[in-house]
Amino acid sequence: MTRVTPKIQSFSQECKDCPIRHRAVCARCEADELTHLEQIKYYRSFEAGQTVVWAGDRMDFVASVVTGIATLSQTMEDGRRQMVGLLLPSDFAGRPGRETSAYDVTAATDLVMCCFRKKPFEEIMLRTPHIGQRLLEMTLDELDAAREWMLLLGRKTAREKIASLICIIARRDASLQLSASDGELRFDLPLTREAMSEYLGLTLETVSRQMSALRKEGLILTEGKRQIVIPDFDRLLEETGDDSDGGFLV
Amino acid sequence: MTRVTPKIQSFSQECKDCPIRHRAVCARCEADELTHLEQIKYYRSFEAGQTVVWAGDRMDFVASVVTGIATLSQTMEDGRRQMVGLLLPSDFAGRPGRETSAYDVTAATDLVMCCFRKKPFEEIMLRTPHIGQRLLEMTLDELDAAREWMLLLGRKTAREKIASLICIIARRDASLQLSASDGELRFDLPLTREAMSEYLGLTLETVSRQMSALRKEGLILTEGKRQIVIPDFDRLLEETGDDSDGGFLV
DNA sequence: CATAATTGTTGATCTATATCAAGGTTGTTT
DNA sequence: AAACAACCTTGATATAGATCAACAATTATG
Repeated sequence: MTRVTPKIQSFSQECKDCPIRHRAVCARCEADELTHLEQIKYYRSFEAGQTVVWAGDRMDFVASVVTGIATLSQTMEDGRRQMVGLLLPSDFAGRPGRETSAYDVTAATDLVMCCFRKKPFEEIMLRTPHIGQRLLEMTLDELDAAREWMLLLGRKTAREKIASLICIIARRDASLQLSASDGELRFDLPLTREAMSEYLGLTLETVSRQMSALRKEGLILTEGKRQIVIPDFDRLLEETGDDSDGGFLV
Repeated sequence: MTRVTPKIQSFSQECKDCPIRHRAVCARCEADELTHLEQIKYYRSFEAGQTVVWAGDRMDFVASVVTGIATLSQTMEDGRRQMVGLLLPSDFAGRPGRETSAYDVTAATDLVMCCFRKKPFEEIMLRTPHIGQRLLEMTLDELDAAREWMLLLGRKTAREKIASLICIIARRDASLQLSASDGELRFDLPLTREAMSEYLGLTLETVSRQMSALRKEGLILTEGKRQIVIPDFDRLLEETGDDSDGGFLV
């Protein structure tokens, strides 16, 4: 196989609408491999609320979120549900080497995913160490996030859980960068109360009550149902129970 | 660099006391790489209760559990603790590319770890794709386990949590293979009530009460403080709340 | 052997969150 | 504009698990 020197400039144009370029696989790929990735890539769109795959169903692709938010959830026989993954743009879904999805994958908002057929993706992975290395890095990040989440589920109060979730979304929501002017953060909460309750291991009534409590105390302001304003991020952070300095991992 | 054809037979003798051979990195390594791993490998022993590293402390090695059990925990400022990882023999600890430990690593029982200095390990990883691939596979397994754990923390009752933990340990404890004669499983519970409570997000009193309840109902028998007998594994499984068929991931 | 330390059990009580129930907002359809 | 659906809020009450407290069993120590 002939190897071509990396041509970051040129391929970044070839696949500029693909978030994989930034976070998943293409970062330092070589151009010829990248071409293969381009060939097995396709896009799928979902409306808010739609299911991408059900747990146990065949899933013959891996994918990266382009826009919108996807969730991974597990359901018990009697209907109790727990969200176990929250995928924001550039996050990766699907496990190389597994035929079926272990989780329900759902579009929390309108969603566009960039999909790669699994078989060819795996073959390219074998030939392109960087892809595997990048995927390892991303998986380790996700594992750290899952562990932070376990602390939240196991030990935090309802109030701390809500404050934590708002901070997590505020930190990750790219759109907020724009309005972070005078220390005030403004962004759309992309989850329903029910989705929040599934994330936090609470009921939706408890979520609603704690949101109201934070609102009454001025820790957050709400405009409409979903728009959130955090007047003083550090003050909200104090309600999360987390170390003030500890780097967030989500 | 000259490449040598894999010599599985010969190197499996070279490092036969190293669990990494089986699960972490050596599986399909080539002999010359393996020699390097041998050179940077060393063993460390800890007594039950000892701390391996504190969260935030420098950790300049990655390691694999040889014998015993190690735990990863997070602590909040006010002392609330949540276990976020349970490492049994052959499990891997430490993150390539990170200087400090994100968690308290503790010996739950007497413990022997096989350590690799991080810098050289990372260099070998770069040159030996199989090591990275194996590590990715293990990390994905851990992520699945973490997500199963999140369901437990967020949605299961105390009784279900206890039953789940006993089943998880029963399944993974190698020693039980020996006594699985007439459908009855016998093994040592390697965790104190307090460690169990940190795993499950409960208090130790609740753990003790639920253990007593399961004992009174004949779902488990106890001999001494730690030895557990499960007379009917399937019956205990029904108490976990999990799908009867769903493959366990831990 | 007696004493202390560690670990586990059980009881009484409290409380955070779940559950059950009603009503309020917002946005959409006709 | 009325009717409806989806989503959210708030109140009353119940309850699982936490907390506080005492004691029992086991192991270690002088």
